[in-house]
Amino acid sequence: MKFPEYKKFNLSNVAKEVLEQWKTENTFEKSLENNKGAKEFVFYDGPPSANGMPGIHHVISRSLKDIVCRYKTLQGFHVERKAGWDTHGLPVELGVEKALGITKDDIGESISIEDYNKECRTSVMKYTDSWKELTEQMGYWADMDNPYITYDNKYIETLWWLLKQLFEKGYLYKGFSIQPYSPTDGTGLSSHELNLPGCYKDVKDTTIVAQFKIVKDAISEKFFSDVDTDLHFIAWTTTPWTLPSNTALAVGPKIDYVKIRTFNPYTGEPTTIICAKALYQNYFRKEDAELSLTEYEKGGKALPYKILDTFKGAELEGVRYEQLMPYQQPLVGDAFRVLVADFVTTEDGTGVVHIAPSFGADDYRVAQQNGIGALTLVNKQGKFIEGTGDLEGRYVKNDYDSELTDKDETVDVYIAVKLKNEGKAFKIEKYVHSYPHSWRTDKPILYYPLDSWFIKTTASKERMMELNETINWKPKSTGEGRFGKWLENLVDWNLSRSRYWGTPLPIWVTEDGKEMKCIGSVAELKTEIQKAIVAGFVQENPLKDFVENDMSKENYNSFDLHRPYVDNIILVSDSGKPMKRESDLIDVWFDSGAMPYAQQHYPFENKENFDKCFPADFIAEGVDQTRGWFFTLHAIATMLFDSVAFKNIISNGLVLDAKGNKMSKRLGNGVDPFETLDKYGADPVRWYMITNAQPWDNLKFDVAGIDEVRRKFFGTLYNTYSFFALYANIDGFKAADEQVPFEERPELDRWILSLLNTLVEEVTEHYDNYELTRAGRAIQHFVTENLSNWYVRLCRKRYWGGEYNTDKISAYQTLYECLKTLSILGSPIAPFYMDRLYRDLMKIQGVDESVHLTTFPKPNMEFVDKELEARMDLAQQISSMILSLRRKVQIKVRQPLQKVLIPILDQKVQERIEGVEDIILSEVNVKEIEYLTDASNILVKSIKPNFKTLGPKYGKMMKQIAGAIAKLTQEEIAAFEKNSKFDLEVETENLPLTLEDVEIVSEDIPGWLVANEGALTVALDITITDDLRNEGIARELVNRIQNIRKESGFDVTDKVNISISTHEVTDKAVNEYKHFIASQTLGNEVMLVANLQEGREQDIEDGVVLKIDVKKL
RNA sequence: AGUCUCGUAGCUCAGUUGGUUAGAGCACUACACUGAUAAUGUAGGGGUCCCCAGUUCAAAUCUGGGCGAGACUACCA
Repeated sequence: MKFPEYKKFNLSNVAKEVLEQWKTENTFEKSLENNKGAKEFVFYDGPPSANGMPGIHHVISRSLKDIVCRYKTLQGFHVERKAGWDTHGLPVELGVEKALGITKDDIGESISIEDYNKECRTSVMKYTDSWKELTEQMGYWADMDNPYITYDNKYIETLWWLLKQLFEKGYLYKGFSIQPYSPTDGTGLSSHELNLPGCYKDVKDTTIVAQFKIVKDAISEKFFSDVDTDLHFIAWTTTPWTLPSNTALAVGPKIDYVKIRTFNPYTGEPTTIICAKALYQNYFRKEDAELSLTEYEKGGKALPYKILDTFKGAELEGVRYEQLMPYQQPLVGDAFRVLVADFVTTEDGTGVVHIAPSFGADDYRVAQQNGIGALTLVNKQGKFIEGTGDLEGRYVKNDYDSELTDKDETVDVYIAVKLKNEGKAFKIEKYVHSYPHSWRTDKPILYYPLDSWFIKTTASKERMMELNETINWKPKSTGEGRFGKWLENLVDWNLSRSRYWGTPLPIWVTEDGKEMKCIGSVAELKTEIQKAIVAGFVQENPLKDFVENDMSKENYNSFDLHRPYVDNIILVSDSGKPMKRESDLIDVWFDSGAMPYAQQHYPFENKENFDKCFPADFIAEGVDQTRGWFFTLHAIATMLFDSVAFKNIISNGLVLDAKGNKMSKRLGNGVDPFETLDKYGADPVRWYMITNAQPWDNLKFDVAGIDEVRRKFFGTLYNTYSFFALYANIDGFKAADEQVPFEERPELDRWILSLLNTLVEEVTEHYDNYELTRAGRAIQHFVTENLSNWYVRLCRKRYWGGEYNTDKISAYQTLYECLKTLSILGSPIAPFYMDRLYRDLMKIQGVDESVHLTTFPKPNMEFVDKELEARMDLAQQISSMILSLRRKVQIKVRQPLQKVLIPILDQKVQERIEGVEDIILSEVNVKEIEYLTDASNILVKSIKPNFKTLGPKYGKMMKQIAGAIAKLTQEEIAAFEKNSKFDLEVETENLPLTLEDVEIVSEDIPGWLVANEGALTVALDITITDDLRNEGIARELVNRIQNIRKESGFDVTDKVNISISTHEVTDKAVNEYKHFIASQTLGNEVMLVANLQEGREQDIEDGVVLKIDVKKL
């Protein structure tokens, strides 16, 4: 049995092979089976909609989910991962309509609701195969065979149960909200429909700046002090027909307002008005400011004005005004007041906003918050209602009246003229703006209050905020900021949707609306229908085949809870009246937010062990779900279970293209996940996504980055393994020898094991904290920098040739341990390759099992030696400095040099360097290190201030101190060091300094080639003696012979005979180092041959060309 | 409009409680190495740390205000 060696390295193929292995071995199922009965780690998978193809952005959130779940499995948790499908909603309906070439109008006409919903049901699962394929290919382990499906009758039954709980707690109520409504279609529109192309059109409307007369009372008195006329607010509207329904005015609290004495331009009456300071110039000309107020002529173009006062909007709060058009009074609330609202701007208008709560969503909200009622003087046909006098019966838009044309006077114009005559209009003009139209009839829409069912989320607002604080959000800001703010400004959840394909609202109401029943289960519905049959309202019970408490599939497939079937059911009220179902469907977000319960068919099933799967320990989705899934999960859990729905959450950012643009079909810059995964393999894609940026930052997806990860990380790891396998197989290392005790292992081994255990500790911490990026980066850094670039490079010689002794065994055991540990640490992120690596390492021990079934390593802190790590840092630093010196003077590393000088100011540093002396010397090919202490008296030192200690002490004098310190002479520095203190003179002041306050570094050794970095300085002796030169030549020869061996295709273990042609420059070296050359090249014999005929010509140095012949024995 | 995130080298990203030479990888250039070799090392060039103001002896870092990019919400899943 040997360690497998590979000729090619193709991660895509590895992924495919490992995937097959998982399938045949049922690895996922086993990983669940193994941990059955252990502690649960509860994970919820958000349901994607399967009526669209998956994109590359789905790979990132699924990677996050998978990584955490695999990690927790390795930690011994039992992690159920039930997949789910979101199957209801408008996109499904639109998809079907597009496919069938129909519109909503056709429903009930050319296609029955029954057939329409049938189409939805089949179309929604259209791409499930693609989703399954992606899931497999990317290595996302989820139970796709038993998913929860939101259209399932069992699923809906749980939803009904939840709704009934809300209903009984009084959290479900019927109210109204302002929605886009088309009077010509008689239907509300979704904002999606408003965003259809061509819906927003430029229209020319009559606009009015109206004057609202301020009532003089205790609140407003202060504004009247310097006023000799009536005082008005002026407010602008593009929809004058809403003015009769005005009930409030809004100002911005931080906006500056001015009070201006002037005249009404139409009536010539003297007046005083209030508007925003930033906007008054839209109504007055600059040049008119000088005009006298007494010389104004009615109708004159020049309007005199005088600014009397300036104040903030906040001061205007509560000021009362007279109703502008008193047709009717609001029934509730304290109307005709000024309120402050943040949405007020000074972009256009007057900075005072006319509020008609019935006809604007913002208006409605702000009015409600301030306890101001509404006037709805227009009906659903778009006509003024009874009791509106001269306006009664008129359409608010001529478009709604088939008998009117554009040429006829509009209500807006009528109102404008009327106000003008009453002296209540300050300015009237035509204005072109963008306004939404119905995509069916092309007529303008209205914003209109419509009946809706609401969940009273505001009742639980405080509790939701409290519970939110217990959730561990990644990143924190999404939880505190985006989500926290959202909760602060919570409004009631509008649950109603007037559509066809979705979960029906289970509420039946009598015609007078006085009696109501909310149905909470199929069994309850069956019973109620029975009553209705007795009462004679229904002939047959559609649930007749349903058997209560029978949870079988057949039983639950014997009926359908969707429309139109539920619509046909008429129930009987307690007083014996017929009840019809409210025709609304519910928001599909309720479907997904209810998944913790509905996926279990709770409480009809799984009631006993519910606490084992609620709440979730972990969820992850895109940050776009903050107000979607994250909120609905949280709201339902808080309101019904007084609990969070999830304890830890990662919300990931978007996936953008390489240039930072959003991926879209339109731009064609989307990345095909299947192609990418197939080309590179899932591992590099996942590794790249996780380590390139924090998941919550947007990811600029660049395939070049995947390639880099493949080369840099996986390539290096693979090379390290290959290197290991090559020599382990030659030496017959079987990981079966007795472990070399840690203390007996060489310095380098103990060093890498120290780092390895530190790594295990770190990675564990990062995974535990859901810091997956940091975990991945730490692993990567260890592999490329420490393991490959230092440990393996320095240890190479230990593996080849020589006897199979303790040192060699230690080297193998150490590298083996590192690779094995890495394969486990990295397996959550790169599940395929790490599994291959782990198995390749373990098979030799007779273990043939997936890495995903093993347990996560625990760090052995006894192996961690910070002092050793510091030593090795020094070795790396010093080596790199010497190499850079060599480069400067162009002396190859192959040319040995005699000595390195290192000035030592701190005994501790010398001890450290001595510990790693051998490593440095062999790495840089130098014979010895000489330590120069102060006593040598030849060191040149430099001194730098330590700002961290000096700053707090001397503050303002820092600049002068830095200057003075820089000027200290060598003698002064020496004195400072000797006494450990120094009195620094700065501008006649004496400042006592200690060694703490400065950093003294040996910077130069006169006459030597010197490099320094931080506190370290090294000097290199670059004299090349004849002995050194000969040794250098010998090494050159070894190098050439090795090259020839390789070029000739000899095996690593082949013995050879070597002949070298004579040359005066090299003969001495060959003779002297014959034994060395032979030992390095597995040479049996090294011969000098004059006039060598065979062999290859080799340049040894300038002008020296030798012939070398290498023959296999 | 509001809320949130991001802005550091040509590109992708680090940057600890503020401390004086702002780092890494990729790319580029040069040199080296060569029994890990479709690898590797060393060095070099490359920065207005988005802008402005403030706090401070000292700001990439803290505060305020802008600018730019993006997302979400305004009943769209």
